[in-house]
Amino acid sequence: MSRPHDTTSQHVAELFKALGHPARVLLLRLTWDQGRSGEELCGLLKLAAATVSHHLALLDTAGLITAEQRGHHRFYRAHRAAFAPSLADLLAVPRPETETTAPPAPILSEEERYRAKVLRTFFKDGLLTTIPAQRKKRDVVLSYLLRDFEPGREYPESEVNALLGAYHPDFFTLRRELIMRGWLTRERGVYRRPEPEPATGVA
Amino acid sequence: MSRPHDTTSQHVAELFKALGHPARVLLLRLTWDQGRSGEELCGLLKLAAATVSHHLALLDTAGLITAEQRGHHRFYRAHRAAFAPSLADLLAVPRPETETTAPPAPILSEEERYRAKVLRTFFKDGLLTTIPAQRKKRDVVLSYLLRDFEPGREYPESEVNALLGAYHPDFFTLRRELIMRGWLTRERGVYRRPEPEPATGVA
DNA sequence: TGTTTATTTCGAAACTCTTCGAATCAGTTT
DNA sequence: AAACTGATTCGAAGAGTTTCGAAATAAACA
Repeated sequence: MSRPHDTTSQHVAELFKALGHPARVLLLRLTWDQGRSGEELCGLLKLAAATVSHHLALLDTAGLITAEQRGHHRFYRAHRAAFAPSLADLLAVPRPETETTAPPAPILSEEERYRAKVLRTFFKDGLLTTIPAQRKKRDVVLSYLLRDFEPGREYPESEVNALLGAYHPDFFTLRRELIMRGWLTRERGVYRRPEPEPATGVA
Repeated sequence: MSRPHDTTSQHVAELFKALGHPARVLLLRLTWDQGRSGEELCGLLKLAAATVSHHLALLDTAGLITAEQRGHHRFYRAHRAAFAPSLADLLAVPRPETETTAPPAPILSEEERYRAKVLRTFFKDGLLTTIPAQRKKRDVVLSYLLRDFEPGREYPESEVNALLGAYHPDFFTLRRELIMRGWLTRERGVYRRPEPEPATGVA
């Protein structure tokens, strides 16, 4: 595409925009250590319920907060995993650093072995250490992450973010890439993994 | 405390707001590795000069970019020091000294632990509170400051001052000490960080 | 089941931000 | 000093955000 940066800058700016209002910063601070209900947050912020709800929705869309229904109230919590990266990490642009870790000989017949190797390389202790730069490796990692999604079930965005965020702080990228490949679909804010298997050996 | 948070949330949100527009994210990316003139940035962003100037002014106000007049042009450069903290660092609220949750401690060598401890002692909110008196601690702090200098690139004195001044008002001492150790060199008024020896861990 | 309670959506007013052309300003060059 | 070049400020139009009250929704309780 003519401007791969544009989309990414757009995307990164989106995250920062979600953080770019005092009320939302305060909401995150107040929900950092403990869950709090919307009602409580209303009182603390001295804003109308509708306004607080609006801000919470923005934080939720950005994957910065999680909600849980308990009794009559809905409790909100900052989604801490999303806050690990530094500003520089988020801003960092995919360098043209000519990745010369050339994949070893054509072992295409040993696809499973290749997959295992890639997964071993990029996962440590069940966490995704880096999102692979190479397309093919990213495919492997992303298809692995799909395990957590039942085909056909609906997932709200916040849950998608939470599931992916458990592996890597930049769940945005992971989510976007899954959508790009059609391995997740998005309609009216809810996500779904389509029924057919994604990357199984096609011929 | 009626509102120590209020002011801070306002202030933090200000910073995020400055980052919350695609054009500004792109500007920072484009000026991350090299200085660029306003004219050049205009061309790259395909926006009117007035608009680019406006965005640059916002970034400047937030302390995210530095400018330097050179010849006919004014060169802008991302002020990298400002991007070191994580989102959590920025969001973190002055805790009521209940150090309950220790941050997940990765396995560090004894030297790394020492470095981390020194840095924690002398940095607050990304700023250098005091220049350590002990030589060994000063080494740690100075080597940390080097992160902001790309090996091999030329830095005019004004930029060196700006980069170091972002951490501590007495950039003069910092600069002198870096020169003394040979971690920066000076020739004909321009500064340079020597190319790294092989096997130097850079984070 | 209907009632209660908390949250979200809607619609509208006030406000802020983005964008540009034109005018102004600030350095360089001749 | 005058002319040139690039950057900033000004003013205005348009787009987007924030805020709230009122109405709709959803979820728990009796």
